[in-house]
Formats: sequence, C-alpha cells, structure tokens
Amino acid sequence: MTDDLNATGALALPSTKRSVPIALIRAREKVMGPIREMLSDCGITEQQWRILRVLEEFGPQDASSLAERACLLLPSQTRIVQTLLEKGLVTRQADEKDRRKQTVAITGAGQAIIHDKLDQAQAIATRIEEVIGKKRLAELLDILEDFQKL
Amino acid sequence: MTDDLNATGALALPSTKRSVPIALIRAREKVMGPIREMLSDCGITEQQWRILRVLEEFGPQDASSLAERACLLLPSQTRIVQTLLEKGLVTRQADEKDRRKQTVAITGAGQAIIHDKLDQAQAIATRIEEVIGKKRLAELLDILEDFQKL
DNA sequence: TCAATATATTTAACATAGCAAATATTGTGC
DNA sequence: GCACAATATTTGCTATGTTAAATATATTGA
Repeated sequence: MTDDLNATGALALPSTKRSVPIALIRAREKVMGPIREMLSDCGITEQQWRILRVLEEFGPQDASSLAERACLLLPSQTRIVQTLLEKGLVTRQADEKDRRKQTVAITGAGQAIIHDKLDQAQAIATRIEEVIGKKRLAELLDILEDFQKL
Repeated sequence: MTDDLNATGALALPSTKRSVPIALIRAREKVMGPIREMLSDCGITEQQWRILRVLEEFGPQDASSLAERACLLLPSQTRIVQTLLEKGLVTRQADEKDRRKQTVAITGAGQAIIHDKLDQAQAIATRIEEVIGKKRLAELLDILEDFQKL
C-alpha cells in the first residue's frame, strides 16, 4: 500500500529527492567542501590525504590493507601512492617474505603535512558535530555501518 | 574534555573508522553495487541513469537545473548529455528566449530504458528498506539533509 | 619437480569529478 | 547604442573511479 505511483498510476521509483544514493552524494559533497579547501593550499587531494591518514593511524602496511582502509580501489591506490612517492610523502618496498606484496609507509614529510593540518581538520570535525548534533552524528555513523550488510 | 588523544597525548583526529566522509563513501559503495549491476547489461552508467531519471521525473529542463537535480557538476553534465545524445536517449536544443540556455529532454528510447529497469530498481530500493529499516532509513535521509546547512 | 592455480599488485582504457579558463549571450548604465 | 559586467554553458586539464586484462610471485597437487 506504500508503493509509489506516478501520474499514470504505474509503479514508480521513489523521487530522486529522497533517493538514498543521491542523498549520500549530496551530503558528502557538503562535507568535503571545507576539507578540500583545507588541502588545496598544500597541493594534496582528498584521496592522498586519506592515504596519509591511514598510514599514520595504522602504520606501514601492504597495498590491499591500505586500499581497504582508505576506501580506495586498488588501481586508484596504486596511482595515488605513485604520486605520493614522487612527492616524497611515502615509501614503498616489496615484502621480504612475500614478494608479491608491497609495503607502504609514511615519511617524515608526510607526517609533517598531517600535523600541520591537524588543528584545521579538528575544527572542521567540530563544526560538523555542532551542526548535526553529537547524538545524531553517532546515529548516522551507525546507520551507515548497516549498509555493509547489503 | 572529549578531544581525542593519540598515544603521545597530542590532539588527534577521529579514527578513520568513524570518519564521516569515509563512512559516506563506504555506504554509497554498497548501495551502488546492485545498481551498477542492474545498469551494466544495458550499457548505461550510474550518472547517465541519474540524468534519465531526473528528466523523466521533472520533464525537459535547462542544463543547470538538470545538473543540480542529478547532483552533477555542470562540466560533467555537459559531457554525459553528449554521450546520451549519441545514444539517442536525450535531445538538446537552445532555449528560444534565452539562447545561452540549453533545454534537455528525454526521448522515447530513454524512457524505455527506465521502464525496462523499473522492477529491478524497485526491488533494490525495497531490499535497502528491509535491511536498514523503514524508520531508520527515513532518519538517515533527514540527517543527511541537515548536511546542507554546513 | 613442474604444471596448474591462486594471490597480490599493476596497467590499460574509458567515464566521471573537480577546478579554471574560454565562449556565447544577455542585461545595464552611461 | 555601446562598452562592460553578469549569466549559462562548454572546453581543457589533471586526478580518481571502475572494470578487465596483464604481470609477478606463491602455493598446490600429481
């Protein structure tokens, strides 16, 4: 009884205004605005920042773990690490035991960038918490986690 | 008092595991999986599908409105419409009154694709509702809307 | 041991994201 | 009516997303 009907009475998709995929994009777009602004003046992209963050948080790791944690597909990860190598922000070397694996690590220069932006990044996180509310933000993260069950 | 501290006692960013931008990406990735699968066999991308959906829902409209509703940047919209033109799924013509504006409309072939996929798309939407729960899904959309205040 | 498989990562190719600059058309003030 | 600012869209360029294929190393079983 809750099926959406269009003007002709036929079964219709939910309006794009309440579409989950579109809502996720829109929200993300807003969140990323200030973050991109923060990163633009140090020549780092959003994805490069994520890789540095993950390396700083979890330490040196193989490519697959890094891609999973930074939420990147392996091909993207490969390219991004290559540019980070050129910038001198990470290192990469084959694992001794299993030479198929590549171990990626953050350099001092990479850590410096994170530390330089720490206050700004913290301020952005705080701002989000203020606007959305601490409780609702926690709810949001919980609900989003449930999407992994799909 | 709620500041996150790392091992050295310095101010630290929230773990990437509870990062809002990353959580949004992960959720979106899961949602899009079945949708991409549905579209792959008719040679249509996710963004092309969004444009067709919006044109079907709101009718012929200028490029800016279309981009806004389909949640695409104008340059992306321009290029995607170009490929849709080549596929014969949309038309585009200059507005009579204001020749700067381009009016885009869906064709019969474009509508046919939407109607062909209607049942499948509906099933995906239902599946999401089952897993997340109707109430929580509504909460999610409400919270995501609040991000526009940022 | 060696061929067949499986695993880890990279490359290739095409589509899109994001930003800045270029184009085209319209509106405005003098 | 014209130079000039404003608006709507497109183009150019670099980076990433996405899928499939290629490459390299490990593992397994006859």
